[in-house]
Amino acid sequence: MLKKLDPLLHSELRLAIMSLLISVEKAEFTYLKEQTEATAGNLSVQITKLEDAGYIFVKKGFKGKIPQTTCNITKKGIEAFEKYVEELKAYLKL
Amino acid sequence: MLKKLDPLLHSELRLAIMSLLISVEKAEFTYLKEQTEATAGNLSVQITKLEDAGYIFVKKGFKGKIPQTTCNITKKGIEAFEKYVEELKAYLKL
DNA sequence: TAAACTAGTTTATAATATAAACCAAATTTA
DNA sequence: TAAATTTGGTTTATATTATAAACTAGTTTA
Repeated sequence: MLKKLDPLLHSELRLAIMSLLISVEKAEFTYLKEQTEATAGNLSVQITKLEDAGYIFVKKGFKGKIPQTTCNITKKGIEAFEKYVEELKAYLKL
Repeated sequence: MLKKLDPLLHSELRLAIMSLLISVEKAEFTYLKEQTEATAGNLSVQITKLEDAGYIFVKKGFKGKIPQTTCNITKKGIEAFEKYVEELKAYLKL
C-alpha cells in the first residue's frame, strides 16, 4: 500500500488549523475560528486532538478580563505536517 | 474558509484508487486490491461510491469462468481529481 | 463430493466529524 | 441595576464515514 497517511492530519479542519499555525508564531482561538469558519465546538474538539497528539501547544490565559486561548505548532507538529505533505505527494504523484 | 475539499476524494482509500486509475487506461478489482492492500469489502464499498458519483466506470464481466470487475476513471473523475489536487495545494501552500 | 479458493457484496460495528446544547463571565441595553 | 446579549469557549449527542466481519456464488483441487 501507499504509505499510510497520518489520520490525525488527514482531516479537513485539523489540516486547516495546522496549515494556519505552520506559518505563524502563534494564533488565537478566535482567529482560527474566523479563518477556518468552523463552529467553536468543532474547533475546540479538533484543537484538543492536536494538543493530545503533541502537535500543538495550547495556552489558556486572559486578554484583559476575557479568556483567551492561544495555540502554536510544536516541533513534533511541524515534523508530522511535513511528513504528511510528503506522503500525500506520493499519493498524488506531485 | 479555505475552499472545501471534495469529501468524496478526501478519503485515503478512495484517493488511492483514483490516483491508481488516473495513470492507467483501466484496472481490475484484484489489481486495485493488491496495490491498495485494502480488504475486498472496503474496496467494494469505496468503488461503489466513486461509481455513484460518476468518477469511475465499473464493468462487470468474466475472465474465463471467473467474475472480473474492471474500473476506469471518467472525464468527470479526472476533473474532480485535478480540482482536488489544486484545492489541497492551497491548503498546504505547495 | 467435500474442502478450499476466487471474486466479490452486504451488513454490522467502530471511528470520526460535526453541530447543538450548554456554561461562565463580561458587556450592553432598557 | 436588572435583564438581555455577547464573548469565548467546553461538553455531549447525533450524523456521517470507514472498516471489517460475515456472507454469496461459483470454481478448482484432492
